[in-house]
Amino acid sequence: MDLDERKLKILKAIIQNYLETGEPVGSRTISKYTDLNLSSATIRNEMSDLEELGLIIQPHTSAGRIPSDKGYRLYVDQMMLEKEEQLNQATKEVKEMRELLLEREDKMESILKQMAKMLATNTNYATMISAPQVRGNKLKFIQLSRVEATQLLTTIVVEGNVIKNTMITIDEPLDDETLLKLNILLNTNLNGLPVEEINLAMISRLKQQAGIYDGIIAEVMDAVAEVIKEDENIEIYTSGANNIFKYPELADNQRASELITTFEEKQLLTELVQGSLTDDNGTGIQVYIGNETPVKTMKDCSVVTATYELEEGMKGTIGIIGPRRMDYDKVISTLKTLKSQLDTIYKKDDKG
Amino acid sequence: MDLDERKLKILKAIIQNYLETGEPVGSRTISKYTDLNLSSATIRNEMSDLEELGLIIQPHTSAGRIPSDKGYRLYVDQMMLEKEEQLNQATKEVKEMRELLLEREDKMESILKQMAKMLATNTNYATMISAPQVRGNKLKFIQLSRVEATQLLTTIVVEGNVIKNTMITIDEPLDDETLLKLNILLNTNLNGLPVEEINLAMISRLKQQAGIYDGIIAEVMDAVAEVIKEDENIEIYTSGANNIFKYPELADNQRASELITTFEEKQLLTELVQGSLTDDNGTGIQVYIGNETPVKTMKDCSVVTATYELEEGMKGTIGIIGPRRMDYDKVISTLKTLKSQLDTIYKKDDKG
DNA sequence: ATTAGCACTCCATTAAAACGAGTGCTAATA
DNA sequence: TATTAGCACTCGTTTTAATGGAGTGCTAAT
Repeated sequence: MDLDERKLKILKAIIQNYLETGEPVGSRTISKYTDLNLSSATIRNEMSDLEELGLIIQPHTSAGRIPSDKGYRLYVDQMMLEKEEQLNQATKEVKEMRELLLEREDKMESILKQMAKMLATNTNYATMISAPQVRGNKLKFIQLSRVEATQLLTTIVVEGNVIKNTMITIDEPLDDETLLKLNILLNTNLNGLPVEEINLAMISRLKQQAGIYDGIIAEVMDAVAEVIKEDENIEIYTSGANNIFKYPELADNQRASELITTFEEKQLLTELVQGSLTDDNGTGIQVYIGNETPVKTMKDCSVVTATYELEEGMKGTIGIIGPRRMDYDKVISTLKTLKSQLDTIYKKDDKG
Repeated sequence: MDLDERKLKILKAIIQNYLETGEPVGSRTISKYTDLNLSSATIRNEMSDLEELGLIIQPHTSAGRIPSDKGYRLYVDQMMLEKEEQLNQATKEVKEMRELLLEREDKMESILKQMAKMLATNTNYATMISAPQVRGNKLKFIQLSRVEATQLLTTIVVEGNVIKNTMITIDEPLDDETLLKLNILLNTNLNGLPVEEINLAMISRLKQQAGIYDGIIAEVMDAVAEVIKEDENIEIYTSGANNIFKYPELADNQRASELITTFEEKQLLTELVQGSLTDDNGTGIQVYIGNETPVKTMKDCSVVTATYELEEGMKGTIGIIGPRRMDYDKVISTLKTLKSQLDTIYKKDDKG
């Protein structure tokens, strides 16, 4: 049996109706809903076929049909092709984000937080955004400054402008000359160096050259190590977790608790980020339906992610998490627009 | 009618039983539960009295009694007096936190996050911790460094060692001499100055002295302004929001959704912090029962907060949020211990 | 190939009944 | 006088039964 045009139309109608109502759809509904002018009996036959194809499911005898994961998948894939062009309509919603981005470019964290929030408000789903991950880990700049007599401030900058500060307390005050020497020592040896290449031998050589100030070197190196470590556990910002309560199929205690935990812990969400960075299909948009998602606590959800890229090879992920019956159309459009805005805006602006 | 010893004992028994079960407590239960050796009939009479005193409530005719807010209040106040000494038992739980604190003193954020988490795990309630607020806002250190030809790094340190970095992109490269001059200009004029005293007149004078580099001064001043702004919206770390699902009386969709939102937004939680800083009763521990809490979405919860103080007058708040039938005893002990550890450890360690 | 018609299934809703925990009151008791 | 046993009564909860209705699958007619 083949999936002809008409079957496809009916499947689409079923899914769209189910997305709205969350209730199983019956044949009579479709018979009226579509412009096919077919009786409910005909629809029933077709639905029977669709079920055999595994695209829709009957939760129990004498109930309407709901889409299966496979059905959603077909629908989404279909849509991704068709709607390639139509994303303009969602643009207006992203406009405000664009303004937000241009407004204050420095505070990445706050921007991402707000973006997650806005996205959650607009879509009525839970959202997450991962900060761009730095790929190149070259040290760009190291400096020791005296803040008080016995307090030194370490400032470390790595490629991608990730900055790290640490306070170091010393026993004896340092004179200006020594401080300058230490700074020169650090910079001539470490500047431009990929962090991975800093090994024990190099550290001990540095310490040797620093003489009695080897303790300071040690602390600086610790701080450098911190930068990498921080980089490993990706920063993720979430918002709109409460939105899951809007969808009864997710709102029972068991599920809700699990999902809330997932959002709060954030640890598990990194898998989502990794997944969407890996599974790149060219479009930069990923759709995980039900069990397809890499995070098991979300098996009753669907997840749409977009990978955006800033200059210098910094990649981040935006994710929208909702029920299976998510408004894929809107979500994908929104993400596509947002992604393209991010991709371009930053590139433009960073040069300036 | 008076609240004699026996009535108090019965009240206590009722509350303790209700804390465990979450179900209304009947007279028969108390008759067996206590060592008073009274029949259920006698208990009933006493309970009738307690109800008249407004200490317990009957949810409906022919149900057992549950404590009223007033009843809880009496219980808690009573306990705070009696158990002044017994807090040693909770100490062991705090030991691990102590170790955590000593381990890495630099990363306040990560410590607080972990502390919130640990507290949530131990108590099975939701928790929040606010980072210590800096009181003195004197500028301690300002520095411009060249990271790349056209990229300058601003480092600002204010009293209390809050550090802020900003990247500034300039059109024309700066020579070393100019950079040094700018640094001297900034430091001689601003060092040690309370941030509030920086006014327009001063800024324009600085700009004038900077000549064609007034744009850089402007950006630096913006960064300084940022430091204050950040300080205003207090950082709050939460954990264990999912714990509310463990208490049926909080876990219905309506309430759960509100609470989750409150935790996620964090904005509302600042009222809790402010409240507990204000309402100080000498002990540093605050107990808000039901409607007493400053956050309206928590009217069905009880909140226990502790105010801790680090050196340099930096104060922060730890809060535990759970159902009305919270294990006040344990929670208060834990918080008291934690508070005292924080109060002392930091003081000791900061000096060293 | 499509459709009308009908019997059948099964969930959801409602109604009624049984249950049980707990109270308040009264009369008996120490 | 304080305590207690006993009992009728209340009221929420759970169980069971009854009803309604949406939807299907099948068959026969178009």
